[in-house]
Amino acid sequence: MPEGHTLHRFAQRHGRILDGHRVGVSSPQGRFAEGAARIDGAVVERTEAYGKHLFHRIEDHWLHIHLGLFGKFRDGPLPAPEPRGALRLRMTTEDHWIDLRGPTACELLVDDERAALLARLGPDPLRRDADPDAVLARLARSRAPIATLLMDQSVVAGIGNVYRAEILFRHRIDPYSPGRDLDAGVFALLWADLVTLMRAGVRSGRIVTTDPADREHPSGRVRRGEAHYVYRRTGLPCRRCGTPIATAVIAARNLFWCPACQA
DNA sequence: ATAATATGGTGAT
DNA sequence: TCACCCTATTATC
Repeated sequence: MPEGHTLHRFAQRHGRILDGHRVGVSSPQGRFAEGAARIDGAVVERTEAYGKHLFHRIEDHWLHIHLGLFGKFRDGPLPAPEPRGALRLRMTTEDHWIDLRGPTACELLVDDERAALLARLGPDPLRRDADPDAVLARLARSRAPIATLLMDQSVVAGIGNVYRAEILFRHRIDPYSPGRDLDAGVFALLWADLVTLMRAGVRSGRIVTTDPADREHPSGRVRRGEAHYVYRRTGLPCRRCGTPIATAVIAARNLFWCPACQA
């Protein structure tokens, strides 16, 4: 489920496995064969995520991975399973393997290319250096719907469809309201909330946005179907007011909201 | 067995 | 706004 929290989680996990280690790199599927050969046998210096992008510093290169909608990672202790099907990338250390399938991007970048990519990204709520004022400045300059702006990676990096829908609900914001109409005080609360929710996502590996009081089972593990307020709940009663959750397709993405709470 | 679906992004129109 | 790329999982026949 690749939103920003997923990539930061992988950065932590893969950094533990790879950083400081010599890696065997291959592309059984062949689509990354050339790049894999270039870094095969080199030492991974460090691993980091920025928004939904994952980077490994390897000698003079950056291995850049973007999962897109379909990309999947798996890892485990050696021995690695026999490669099957479309396996884009396999990395192995002396004791672990990591497999990557179906990514939108798996490529080697040089410093300038990485810098150009990062320059297209807005602040990432999961990074300490993130500047929320820069986000507010972008919002304040735009008439586009706030729902569209929050998913624009050049405005905020790392938010996906789930966090977008849920954060708008939690702050009772009409998804169609123009970005520039968002109150600065409301935005400050929204940002702080995003940081909290996304950090929890990195820790748990899942997106949970409901407060315990709004769940049928307020204590213990969050059950399936209780993790969200509006995402994929079309027609179901709003957890707060009972109004059926609405849905629309905006820019080819599903949007979910409560028409009463978010009026 | 086949179809539908999905949390993303790009580039053309 | 659309067409397109990528794959795994779930639903349906």
